[in-house]
Amino acid sequence: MPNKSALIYEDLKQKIDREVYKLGTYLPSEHQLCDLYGISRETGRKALSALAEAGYIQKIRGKGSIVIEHRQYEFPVSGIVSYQELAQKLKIKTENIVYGFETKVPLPVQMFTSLGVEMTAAPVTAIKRVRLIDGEPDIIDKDYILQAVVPDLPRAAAEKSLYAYFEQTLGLQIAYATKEITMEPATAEDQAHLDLPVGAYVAVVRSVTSLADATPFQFTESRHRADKFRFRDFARRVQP
Amino acid sequence: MPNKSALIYEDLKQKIDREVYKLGTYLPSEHQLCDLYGISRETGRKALSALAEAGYIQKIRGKGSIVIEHRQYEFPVSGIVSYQELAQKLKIKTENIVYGFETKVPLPVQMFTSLGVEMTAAPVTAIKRVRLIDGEPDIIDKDYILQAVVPDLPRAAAEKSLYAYFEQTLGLQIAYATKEITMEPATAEDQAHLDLPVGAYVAVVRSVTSLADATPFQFTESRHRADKFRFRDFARRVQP
DNA sequence: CTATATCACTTGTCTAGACATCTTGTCAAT
DNA sequence: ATTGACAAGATGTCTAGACAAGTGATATAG
Repeated sequence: MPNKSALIYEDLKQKIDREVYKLGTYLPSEHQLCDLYGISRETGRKALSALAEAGYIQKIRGKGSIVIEHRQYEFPVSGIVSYQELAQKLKIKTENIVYGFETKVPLPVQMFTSLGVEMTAAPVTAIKRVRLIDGEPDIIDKDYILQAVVPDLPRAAAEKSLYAYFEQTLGLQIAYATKEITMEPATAEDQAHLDLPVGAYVAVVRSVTSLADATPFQFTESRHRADKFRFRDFARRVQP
Repeated sequence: MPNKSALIYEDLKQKIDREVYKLGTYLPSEHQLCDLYGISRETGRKALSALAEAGYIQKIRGKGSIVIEHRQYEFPVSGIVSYQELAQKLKIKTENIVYGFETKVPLPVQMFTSLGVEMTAAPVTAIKRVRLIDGEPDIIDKDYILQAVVPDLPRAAAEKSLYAYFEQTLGLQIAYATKEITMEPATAEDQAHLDLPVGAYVAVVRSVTSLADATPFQFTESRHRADKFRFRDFARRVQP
């Protein structure tokens, strides 16, 4: 059961998406929200702050909360959203080919040192997948999942959605991730699976995902065809 | 004069950076923070939430707030931070060559349509700059600044720091930005200024920056040498 | 007509307290 | 030794109210 401020957040978000509150117009004032939903002001403010953080509104002191341009869930990377969730949201025809599946492999730590990983080479399940979009191979995902957290990962989970398996089947609480995007020359493996010419570049997204108890458990290297790669970000200014 | 929660946020952040609170240890509990700083609990919670959002800590219910791995201010893109601020923070030798400066140019809107810009081609000041790092050209920045907001932009501001000019001289309040990262073939202009071979790729970051009153005013196209490009991101999971 | 003061309404911040829920350790009953 | 009840302490959520400060319209004095 979600809490009040989350419910109000969802309600306002929906109404923005459905243009009940249109771009450039103001939401009801905080006092009006209190009457509308029967809540205290701080509860409404929590919902508004979350909307501002997510890029839906801009709060303007003395005036109100104005709806601004926002584009969430752009393909293929944005926040922590699983590939399957994105594909569903965007109604894209997607396929998922597992071409590597090994257990009891040591984690290739050197690949993630730049993300602040200082672990020993703990045993992981290593998964290699190619993502097809409209029948075309666009992304290679290499996942390494700690066996200490997920001991017996079924291959079927990799063929469907790892996140659904982690969250719904195992009840794991995925909390946050650190990501790094670089551009690197395509390897022979990239060329073979992504159908690339020699000398091509790929966009590489390396990420470490952690649970709610702050233990990192999933390490991913995602290699994208350069011409299909696109990353969108919304950021607020922090005073230096 | 900053407010209490911001002061406590800064104090805790400093103490994490200086390892008064070390990685993997817990901060004082919320009730202890009340006593330590002489504040109410919600005020301390606001500071903690901000730290969690920024990737400094992970809050764990029933236990406390644990310090996690964080790397802010990584080069060259992360949040809305100006180039000069980054260079200063990272103590990098940097140079800044303005090779284009025009006023009353129409904004090239088609370049920013994917970021949700639906403006007419309003008059802007167009600036082209090359960023040298350790004497090597790594980035081309093309800025378009609305003349309706900044009528008389001095060329000297472009040679130093645009952000310092906007915020300190003009008193503009920069609030948020939307960014998009793609990979594109290098143009002849890229090749000439970044010293690239034919057929090279560049990482392109296009962004629209808005003020606190939600008016977009700065449009930037930033073109990076592929081998030097690196983007880091911290994101929290939102339940779908 | 102009400048200024005022007022209503807005968001920003903070307080003190309440109750819920989760974690962990302790202690007693089995 | 294992289990279960309990309590202490932690975070999560919400309330009702207070004061500060920015915005904009209106009324007023010059």
